[in-house]
Amino acid sequence: MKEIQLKVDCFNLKYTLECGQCFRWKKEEQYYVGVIKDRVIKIRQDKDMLYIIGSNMDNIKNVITEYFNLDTDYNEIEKRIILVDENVKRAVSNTTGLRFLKQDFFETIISYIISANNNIPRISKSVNEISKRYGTKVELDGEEYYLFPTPEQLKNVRVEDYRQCGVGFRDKYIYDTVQKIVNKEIDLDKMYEEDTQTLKKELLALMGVGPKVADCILLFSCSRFEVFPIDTWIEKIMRKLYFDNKEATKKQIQHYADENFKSDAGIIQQHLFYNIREGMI
DNA sequence: TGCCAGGCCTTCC
DNA sequence: GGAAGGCATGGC
Repeated sequence: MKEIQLKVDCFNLKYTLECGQCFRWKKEEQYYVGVIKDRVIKIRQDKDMLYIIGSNMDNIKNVITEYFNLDTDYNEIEKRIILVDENVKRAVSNTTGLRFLKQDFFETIISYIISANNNIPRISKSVNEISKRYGTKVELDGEEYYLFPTPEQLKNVRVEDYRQCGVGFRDKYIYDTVQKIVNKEIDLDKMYEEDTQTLKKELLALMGVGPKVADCILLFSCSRFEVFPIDTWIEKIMRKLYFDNKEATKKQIQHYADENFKSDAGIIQQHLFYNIREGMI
């Protein structure tokens, strides 16, 4: 099968797929392999070119462009945010080209419910297990892959079935959210179009979704770059960089980010997150 | 063994 | 409105 090529600017595939925003991409030799919408994708980067193979090649440029947010000018964004301060400049320079994906809304909600008080390898394991058990099978090069299930596919899945997928105490939260969707108590398509404050409020109404999880969903699925998720890593690095290593509440950290990082807070957050986890800062 | 992981819920004040 | 305790599970 023939690869298609896409020219990119200010784009780093590794940073984008390994920064912790997504849980199902796997590195296989030179390719990253994952699932977008209805298809398996193999993608690699060489300098400013992306090379892509899909199990379904229809409309593939548009699918890739939307998912990887290629129409947004990150050059412009990064040029702006390195002016914020020296810490931000250093972090962003280390991981230039890190982009925010537009991941499936439902998958992102469930994935980040699972993320609470959990670690990334185990989150991946659980999300993959749910996909394998309940998602649609897709094939590429004789290998089997699974789409993340739709709410309808999860309609009859029980709390204890989720527990079997390794999600622990979050089983009932997933069940509750799926039921709210299939019973049409909430409408994800409608929510996705709401303004950020309204959308966040509606996300917070879901079981297992608190401020941090809601912010991650807003960033990694909805492209709302002004939110600033505060987890244990970000708490640590923010205290170190901006509070002289002294104690600081999440509220104080949030306030600092809102005041100083403004509408770019989410982008700055993700660079800081990658940098501290990799020991780059 | 005890602590931690992309926190949240419940209870209590 | 905020503080404290509990929570599944695996890796270190």
